[in-house]
Amino acid sequence: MNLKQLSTMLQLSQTTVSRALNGYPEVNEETRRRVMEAAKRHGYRPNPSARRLATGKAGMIGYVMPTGAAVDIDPHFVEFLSGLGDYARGHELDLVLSPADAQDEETTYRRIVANKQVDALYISAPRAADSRIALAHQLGVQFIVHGRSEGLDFDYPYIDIDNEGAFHDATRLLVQLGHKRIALINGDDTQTFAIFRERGVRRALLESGLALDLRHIRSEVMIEENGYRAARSLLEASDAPTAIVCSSLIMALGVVRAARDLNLSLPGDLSLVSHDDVFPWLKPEHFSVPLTTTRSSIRAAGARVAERLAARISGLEDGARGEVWPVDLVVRGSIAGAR
Amino acid sequence: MNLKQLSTMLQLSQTTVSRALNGYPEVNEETRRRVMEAAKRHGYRPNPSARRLATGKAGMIGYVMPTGAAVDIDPHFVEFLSGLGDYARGHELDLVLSPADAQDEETTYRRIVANKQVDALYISAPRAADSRIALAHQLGVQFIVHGRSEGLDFDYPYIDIDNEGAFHDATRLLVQLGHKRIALINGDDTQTFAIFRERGVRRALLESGLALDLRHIRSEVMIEENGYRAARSLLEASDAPTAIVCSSLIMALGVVRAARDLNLSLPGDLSLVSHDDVFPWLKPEHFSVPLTTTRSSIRAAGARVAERLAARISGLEDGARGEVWPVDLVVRGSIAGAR
DNA sequence: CCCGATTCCCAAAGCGCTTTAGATACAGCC
DNA sequence: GGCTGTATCTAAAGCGCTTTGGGAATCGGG
Repeated sequence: MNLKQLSTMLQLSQTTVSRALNGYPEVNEETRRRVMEAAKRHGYRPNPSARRLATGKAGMIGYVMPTGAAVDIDPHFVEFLSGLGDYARGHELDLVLSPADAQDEETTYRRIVANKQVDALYISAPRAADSRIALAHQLGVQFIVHGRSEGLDFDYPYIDIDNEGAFHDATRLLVQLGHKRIALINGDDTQTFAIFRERGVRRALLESGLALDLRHIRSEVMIEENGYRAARSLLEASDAPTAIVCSSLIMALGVVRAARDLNLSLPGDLSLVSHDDVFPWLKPEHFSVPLTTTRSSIRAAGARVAERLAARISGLEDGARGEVWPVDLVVRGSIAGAR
Repeated sequence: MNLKQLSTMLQLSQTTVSRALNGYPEVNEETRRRVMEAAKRHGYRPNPSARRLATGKAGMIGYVMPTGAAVDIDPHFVEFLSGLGDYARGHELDLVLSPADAQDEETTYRRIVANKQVDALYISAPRAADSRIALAHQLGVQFIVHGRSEGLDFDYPYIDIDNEGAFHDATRLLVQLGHKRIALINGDDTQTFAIFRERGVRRALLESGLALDLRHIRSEVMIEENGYRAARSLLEASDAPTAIVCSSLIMALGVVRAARDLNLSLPGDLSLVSHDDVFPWLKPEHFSVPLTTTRSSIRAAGARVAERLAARISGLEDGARGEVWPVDLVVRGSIAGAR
């Protein structure tokens, strides 16, 4: 069933039917009702390719997905995706994933924009002065960044969580508990979220006259193994920290394992705070010692990104508003006063 | 730069240029060379919407993604996606995710097929007599199932791992080590993979004159918490198992935690084998006691699915061939002879 | 009662590509 | 020389939708 068939069936022109369906004002309400009703009854659905060709709009949002043998998509992505899906589902928005060589994402960005395959895209895991953001900005495509970059000479729309504040607060709490040697096991420090987190820790320590010892910082891809290694090397050193702040629950698994291997008990010998992105399949309250966390749902962020993207597409939103979400600090058994 | 511009620039008709570019035989090789060269030099790229409208082909593969408040996309999906991406990247294949209400995926399937939004789709996590497979079959769209269903009265193309064989072999090894009470902590048993796994365990036990005690089976969504609960309830019972076979590394985390809480040591008091889908961020060799696993890369499966999907789209593959991959049994420190 | 403004609708022209149905030219054959 | 074949290219017709540029009623005001 296409427009033509529907319109001859209704004894109307394609123009009128199209307008009736798309809510244009120059059509009689009674006619519109008839058209709407007939469309529904016959299950008419406009062909998206045709519409796309005519309007230049795609009705999809895009994501350039870095891939490659050396690239692991991390599990945060799937949670974010769930969130996107939650919103998109109700709005018949589809999501196009364009896999790109991690070494050369630019080509793919240019391709999908030139092809008008998507109306808007989102950019995740930004780095300092992120070139993808600059590119999207320059290409004039609608986009939203999940996270923030730094050192770009223009504003852009983003949503981010208050990484600095979260890690500041967590660290301050540890300091208040009497800890002096506090270590940070961070994610890949080319990513801005990691930079902000380090900044938060540093600021909290500074406020108490302490300083973040460079030897007490580790930055690695957030996998269990790296959490273990980092913790191990920190805890075996002579000036071992009495508290660790950790950027991910998955790394925290490694930290707990390291502590156990070294016969250190939580929170007696070591206090641990981790950031929690709220994975349904791994919860901080179900660690052998329930973990104190800074918590922010990455899934909720996904839904919000989709919502704003949709708003931008339909022209309800513009400008470069940044949105920063506060982060909960949830205290559980993994922290205690320093001995 | 569109076809028309390119063709007037070359003093050729659109037809000829189009044919030259698409490799049709009825064009002079010399002309083709000229056209190709000019296209490259001017960065001409056919508009996908127009092409789609004209051919009815989409150049994309689709996935209907169940979402909803109660639905968590599990982290296996992201690994699978990485694999799809690995292949798709080199072939300019994009992937469309269509979020659907988990209660009513059918509508979405019908929509994307009717709209010709995708050339082919893949179906994951099949259940017994899976209605999505039946629907895709009936709608005549190209598809591949990742996993297998049972009880469908037609053949369909799939790729699956030998779940039954893997769990059979793992169980047999435990039996050979002298274990008599072996428990299974399985995934959601409406999914066929779980059914096959249980079958494997059951068969191995039967072969040794043992039987799988119903009280020694647990089937739950594969999250850490459920692994813990299941293990706890199994191990606290009077006829506690001496060995556990577990369907996922994430659940195995919970099993290990439960054992520790109950002061049971691995492998002294309890042998543990888990299935490992090969997550980069959580590896069985990095458990406090390295885990014996049945191993199969879900990422490799993703790449293979993409490859076959592409082959089907271009007509290189048809029919209903099923592919079953063998699974490695990797022995590490978490198993020992029964006391 | 006439006229301009409104209201409602239509025909037709695109959007950029593929493909059908020919055209043209040249060779080979009887 | 006329005819069939083959190679090469073209004009034009879609694909299904949106949108431009009117046209025909209808209406209110002078």
